[in-house]
Amino acid sequence: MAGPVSLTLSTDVVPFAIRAERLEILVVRQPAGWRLPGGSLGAGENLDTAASRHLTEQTGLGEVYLEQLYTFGRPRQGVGTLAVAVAYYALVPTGALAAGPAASGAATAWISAEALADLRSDHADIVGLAHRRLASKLAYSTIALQLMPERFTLSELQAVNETILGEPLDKRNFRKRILALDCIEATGEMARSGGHRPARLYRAKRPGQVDFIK
Amino acid sequence: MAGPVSLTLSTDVVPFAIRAERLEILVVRQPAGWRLPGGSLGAGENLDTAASRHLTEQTGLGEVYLEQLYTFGRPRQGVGTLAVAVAYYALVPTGALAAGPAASGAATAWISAEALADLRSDHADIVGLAHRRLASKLAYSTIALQLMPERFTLSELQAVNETILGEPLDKRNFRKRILALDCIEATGEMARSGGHRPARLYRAKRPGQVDFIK
DNA sequence: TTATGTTAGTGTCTCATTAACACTATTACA
DNA sequence: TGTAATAGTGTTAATGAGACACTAACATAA
Repeated sequence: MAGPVSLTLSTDVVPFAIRAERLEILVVRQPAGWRLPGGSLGAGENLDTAASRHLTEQTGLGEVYLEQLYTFGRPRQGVGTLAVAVAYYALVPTGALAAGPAASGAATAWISAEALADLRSDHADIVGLAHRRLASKLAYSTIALQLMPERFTLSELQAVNETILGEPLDKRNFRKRILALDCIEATGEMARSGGHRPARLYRAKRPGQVDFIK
Repeated sequence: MAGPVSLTLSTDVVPFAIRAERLEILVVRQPAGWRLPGGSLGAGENLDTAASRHLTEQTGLGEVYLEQLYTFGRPRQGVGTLAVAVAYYALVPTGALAAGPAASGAATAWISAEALADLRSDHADIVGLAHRRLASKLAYSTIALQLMPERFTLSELQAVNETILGEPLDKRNFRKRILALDCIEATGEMARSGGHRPARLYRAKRPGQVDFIK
């Protein structure tokens, strides 16, 4: 049971948000190209805390939904050296975005979750895995609400689902399904947003909580 | 980005098998009580390899299905010390069992996956999580085949599913579903096992491979 | 003031899937 | 030859999912 010659442990976070009807991720500048937010563990710090802290420090984002994704153990330069990375993904509500990058220490950028050429390949793999996980969770949980602002219309929620899944959804079937879940409620207000009929505004009944379906 | 004061990384494996119509796990003797197989990483070893190696060394089990479950970071005795454990679960086919514990170095025992009083609470939590993950995967994958011997009857496969789910299944619906998946085939042989009609024997079409449904 | 463009909002029908259900077949053994 | 035990087999009803088109309400421009 000899320990390894050398081992490092870090967290990597894939911060997702919907911006301009696209699924984007927030990345941090590094000498060559960009990387996911993340880093090593502080003294006495646990994994979730470290992931959350690095996200905040490097991007300025506050409290967001954070979920562990997978742990990778990748050999690095130098025989006997292993870099262990615990990957997370975060869901940033629209609206928490503006404050984010501005307050950050490092240089950050939002990039498309599907154009990952500027990321190292291991980080691009993590983003792909996170995207698939997120898409599959749409089918059996209310996780999409974590990407929404406090108040939103049903059309906006549908657009978020469509963006993540990469396919259009039927408007009536979508509304039926969502309302049957009993996870959102009308606020009574309307969104007046231009030359057309105003939309009802909704909010999550249990914000911050992700329910599983059935 | 200071590193932690102290950090250990290890793997823990939940080795499941079906024995006597019960879901059981294989545990290893330790000074007080029992623990899951597992341990720290060797030089240059990656996570999956380490989990597999510890399982083999401590239990004598050979090649089995192994899947990463979750990574826990738990503070330990001593401030600033974190024990990171990457948890896996393994599915041991009936038939690979006999050879297992016999050839092992450490003292091992099979115990019920539902009576975990002899395990430390963190290990018991891992077993519970693994059990839930396994049960949910039954619904959308052919993972149950990894617990079966090379040849088996449909009734045996049904019993395995029922044991994991903890509820009875309808015989006709089960057979329809499984056969429609096109994941097993009849060998042509019959299981003659006592005072009743013999059952057809089946085998996995793609042993070692887990297919996802739909 | 009226017409036009734009998005919001609403039900029904069809098809596919799932769930419930009971009897005959084949063997070992008494 | 009868009995006990498990293997094997279809149909029907209920439920859920998917396809589908029109009216409502507002802003703006003519």
